[in-house]
Amino acid sequence: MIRVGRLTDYATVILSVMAKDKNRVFAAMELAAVTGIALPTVSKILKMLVNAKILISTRGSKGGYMLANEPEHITVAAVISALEGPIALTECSISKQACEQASGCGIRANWHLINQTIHNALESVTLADLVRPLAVPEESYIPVASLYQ
Amino acid sequence: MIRVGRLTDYATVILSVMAKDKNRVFAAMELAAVTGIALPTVSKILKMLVNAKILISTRGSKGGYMLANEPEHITVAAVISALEGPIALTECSISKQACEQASGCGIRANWHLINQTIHNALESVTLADLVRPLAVPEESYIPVASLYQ
DNA sequence: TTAAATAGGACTAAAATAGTCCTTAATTGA
DNA sequence: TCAATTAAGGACTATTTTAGTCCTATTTAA
Repeated sequence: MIRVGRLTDYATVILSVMAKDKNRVFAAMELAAVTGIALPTVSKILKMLVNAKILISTRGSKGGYMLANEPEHITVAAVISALEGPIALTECSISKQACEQASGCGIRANWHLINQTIHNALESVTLADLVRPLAVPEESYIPVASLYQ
Repeated sequence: MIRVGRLTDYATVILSVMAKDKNRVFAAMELAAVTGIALPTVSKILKMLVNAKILISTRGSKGGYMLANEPEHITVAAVISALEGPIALTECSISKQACEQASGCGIRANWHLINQTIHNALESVTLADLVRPLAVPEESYIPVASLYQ
């Protein structure tokens, strides 16, 4: 239907482990052992999460990674864009002219709204929700209409 | 952020051309000419849309493709899954055991809910919305809470 | 019967993603 | 101060997915 990469999936698993002991510092090796994901891959993901300011790192012996915020404030949207960049659902692949000639082209604008709708959905779910199974996220309604003003 | 393939994007362009003259039969060559997309690619997309029953085809000379339904009843969700299959946002990539040991694992269940949220968002936008720029879709609210019962 | 279309599937090419590895830098503690 | 431990950064390779093309068979109208 729609896809996020495998690394993003791994990231949620790693983060959920960390969220269960949110003030602890975890070494990459430790997280690799617990999750079963290969160490180089875990490292790569952790680096990306640090760059996105989702994690804080400390170097040196006794170093490692820690959540930068409360799990309630880490959104799924943030995790996804940390791993995959701010890629939209689609950027009109054909030339702008052709697009406009061909169809009038509200498509480009409308995809943008669809992107926003999905982004809102992903903003409404946090790491805390992922860890506490089936919790109701804070924003219960996504007002699609408000996007279409 | 999240991605659909280029073919899906092309498909919306092709469908929007067809939606503007919804009872006409369009040959693949004609659609290729109008949209600027290469003929073999257009053909491939049209075949996929026929398989998904979004289009009806007629063979032989004077044959071509026509919308199977009113644009109001062709959802963006249907178009995406026609082109990309019913692939969810993620299928937990690590082993089930590891996942459960590691995190308790509400993640799998919660991803499912996120998938549904997004699916609902995409169900709420139709081809008619794409063609009529900035129209308000019928369902204005997506009740996320209802998914979390 | 011929020309104009689509159907289906095999195949190739290109691009994106995942995964690994190496070198450098920082920190701790003996 | 040195050795051990751990992350940072980036280059590289391999794999997988996606896009794109092409060929042959089938259907239909004139």
